[in-house]
Amino acid sequence: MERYNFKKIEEKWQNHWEKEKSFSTKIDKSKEKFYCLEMFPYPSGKIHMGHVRNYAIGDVLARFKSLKGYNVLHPMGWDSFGMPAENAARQNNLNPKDWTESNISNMKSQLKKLGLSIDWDREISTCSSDYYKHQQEFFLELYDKGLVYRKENYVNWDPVDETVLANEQVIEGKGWRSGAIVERRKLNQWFFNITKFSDELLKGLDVLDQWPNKVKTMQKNWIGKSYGCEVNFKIETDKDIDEIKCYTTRPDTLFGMSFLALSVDHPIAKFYSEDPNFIKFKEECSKIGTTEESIAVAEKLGFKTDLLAINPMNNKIKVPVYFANFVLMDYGLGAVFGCPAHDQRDLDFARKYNLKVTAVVKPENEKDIVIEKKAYVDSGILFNSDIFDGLKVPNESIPEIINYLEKNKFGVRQTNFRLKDWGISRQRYWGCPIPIAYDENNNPVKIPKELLPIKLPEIKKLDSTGNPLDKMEDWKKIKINGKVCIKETDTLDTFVDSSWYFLRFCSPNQTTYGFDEEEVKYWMPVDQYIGGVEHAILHLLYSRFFMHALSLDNKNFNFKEPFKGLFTQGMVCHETYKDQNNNWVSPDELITINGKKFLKADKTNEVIVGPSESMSKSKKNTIDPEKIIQDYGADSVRLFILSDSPPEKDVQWSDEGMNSSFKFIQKLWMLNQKIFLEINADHPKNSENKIEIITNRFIYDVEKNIENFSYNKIIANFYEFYSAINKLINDKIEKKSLIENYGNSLIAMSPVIPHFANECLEMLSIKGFKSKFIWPKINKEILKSDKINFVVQINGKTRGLLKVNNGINEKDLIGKMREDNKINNYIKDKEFKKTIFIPNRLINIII
RNA sequence: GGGGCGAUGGCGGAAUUGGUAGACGCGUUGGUCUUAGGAACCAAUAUGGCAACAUGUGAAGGUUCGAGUCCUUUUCGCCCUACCA
Repeated sequence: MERYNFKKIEEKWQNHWEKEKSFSTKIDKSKEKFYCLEMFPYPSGKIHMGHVRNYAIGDVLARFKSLKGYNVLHPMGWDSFGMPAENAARQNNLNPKDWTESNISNMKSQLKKLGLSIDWDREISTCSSDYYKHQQEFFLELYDKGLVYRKENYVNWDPVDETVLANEQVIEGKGWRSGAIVERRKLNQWFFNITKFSDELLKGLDVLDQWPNKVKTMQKNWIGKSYGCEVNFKIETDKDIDEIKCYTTRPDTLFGMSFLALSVDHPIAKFYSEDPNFIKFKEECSKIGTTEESIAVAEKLGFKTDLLAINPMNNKIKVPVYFANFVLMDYGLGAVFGCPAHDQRDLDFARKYNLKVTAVVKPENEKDIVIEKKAYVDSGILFNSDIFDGLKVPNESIPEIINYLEKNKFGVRQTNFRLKDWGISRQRYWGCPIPIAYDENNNPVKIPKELLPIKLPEIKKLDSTGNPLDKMEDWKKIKINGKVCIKETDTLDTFVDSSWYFLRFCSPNQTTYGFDEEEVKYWMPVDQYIGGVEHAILHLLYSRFFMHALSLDNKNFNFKEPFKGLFTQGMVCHETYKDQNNNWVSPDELITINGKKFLKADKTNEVIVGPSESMSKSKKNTIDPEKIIQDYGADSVRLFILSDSPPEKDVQWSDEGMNSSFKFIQKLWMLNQKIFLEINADHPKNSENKIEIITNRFIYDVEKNIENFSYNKIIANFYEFYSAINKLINDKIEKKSLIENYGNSLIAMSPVIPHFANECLEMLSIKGFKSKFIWPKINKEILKSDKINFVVQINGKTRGLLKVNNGINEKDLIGKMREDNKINNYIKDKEFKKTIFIPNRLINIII
């Protein structure tokens, strides 16, 4: 028998799919649509195992839905703007465009080798002006809707590279590349007004019943809605300060207030800007902010002012006002009142500066409460609070006190969000230019639509420092309404690119607008979105925001949730290895001798095997998919990457596992050969329907498991099916039944191992197998005709199994029990006190 | 500090959602074939025991005819987030 030549066969089918455009899609209103989308990759150069897993999961679903008769949209594109291109270009002296394009072409050919059912006619790349032209139009559209504005904001500034760094590029207060100490600098930045939709983005989550709760919770926390009130504190001072407003969720603890604390960036700080002690304090605060992120709880520090704040609940109580390092300017109002007894931070602060600690909440049924090192934050009863004593905390106390504050004009009810507006300016070259220019007075002017796209200027090589666009004097000039203006040199955050790409896939060639309304109406929303959990917050939230923004005042575009179903897959892990000198070692450099791992170069040096961790270049525990596909074939890789763990959990890569998947394909091939011998033998009809039972069971299980994302169980189904058929094949199965059932089971396998299944199906079609592209219907009657393993328990202990007919009743079953010697031994001569009978499953007899 | 998830053989993991605990794979052991095998095939594989049987899902209680699954308490681990007032 011939071995399965995966190279030849996989290439054959990949060429076939490409030539036939098997996966190209168009609107077909006679069919239900299914939009299956995996997060598009950043073209870093090569695909990695995470991609393989992500796209294998998506491909199984896309192929399955297509077999189920859906009109499936399954596109792919490139998230091709971003810093890695710029960095690579600087390092290797090339231009980001060439680098990116060559990576795309390489990765595209790698993806094709995986045999994905992708409509490549819809391929898009965000760095192409065909794409970002529309993004610039969207920017202007949002600008007109009042959702874009400019304000001064702090950024992480790397003084050596003369560039702005993202938070994750600041490592221990230093620039990740230059190592220079990062400064806080104020720059004018563009913002999207995402907070306008805070409430809607929060409420929208409730509708998303096909999203993991984990992700919804993360978004909820990120939006961070809180209910409280603004409290006005009158200030006693000789300075020109009347009052300070604080935001609080616990106005009911006002009677326990012992200080008021301000952020160093609070407007009041201007009265102290000359005070050398304040300047020193402010410097110290900023040091802690950037250099000691790793320390979980920085020490609470304060700078005492000469101000006194008057407690609105009792104007005889006057408390000191501090600037404090733990108060943030960009949350609430940048000012808080401190109630040490009932807030841990306030307590720490009070203990440090010897401030009064007055408890105003005590546990129910207690007379008093003593506060030492731990603040009391639980529910209880209000006391020491004048007329409010005895109220239940928090359900009665908070509304009552807010009412009182509002009535007396001491404050107003207020909800607050943690969510901040989305800063979209990036001081970089490799991104979408912002379609704004500045006139002679430096006022921003929209660049008219006719002048779009504002293309990135061609560039030979990048300087090592600064924003190249800023230095391109010719490019910067633009004539708007006859006047020369200077273009914005910031580019857009790449999260903007990925906030609408799923719309673009619906009509990738539309030139007049970012998408075609009809196409979007048909295809959107994405029915199943699949990707890593690392995008749980930002990318998904920004995309949701973008849909809200486009929907605003737009009758023709009115859906707000882009992703109906979301699935977040786990990571691919691998053992880590280190040599004797504690350097990471790649699995390629190892050789296994007697189960121990040695360096290939030096077989006397055993390496230290570390824990399995997610594959990363820095730990050198990556496996190159291209090589694996070359050695084992795409079907084997797909089979393995789906087999070991549920897709939402991490999976361990192992050579042994990969090898066994490869061997399994070979075994299936051998089985295929055997089956063809049986078909040719043309056996006569046989009354048993074992093959029908096995096949129907198999198809039923696979279908159920695909729909529940239990892909690892599908692979188990494959193995079970294989051994069942492999045994059964000796029973001389009738030709027609064999062709029919084997063909159907191949279809059920095809989403996972498409090349193999299609090859076998093609061979089978010569023998007369017809239905090629339809998911087989399950015959439920046949499933019912299968015998059932009935569990027999005596006094709750399992004492045996009876193979009985489906639907057997209690009386007949007890009869069967008496026929079984072993079981009968337990029940003969005994009186049944109680019988629990679960049809088709279990009987429990209490004696 | 806050939030979320989890704990099942030597390992990855199943368990129809309260009904045979350990599917399927890896590994291990034994066997067959082979010049040989790290190939292929067959068989065994939770623990103790020759067996009948007993025990067993991080720990301790509870509900139930019946608990990996539900409840209470507790320990440990992972992930996210972080001075959010």
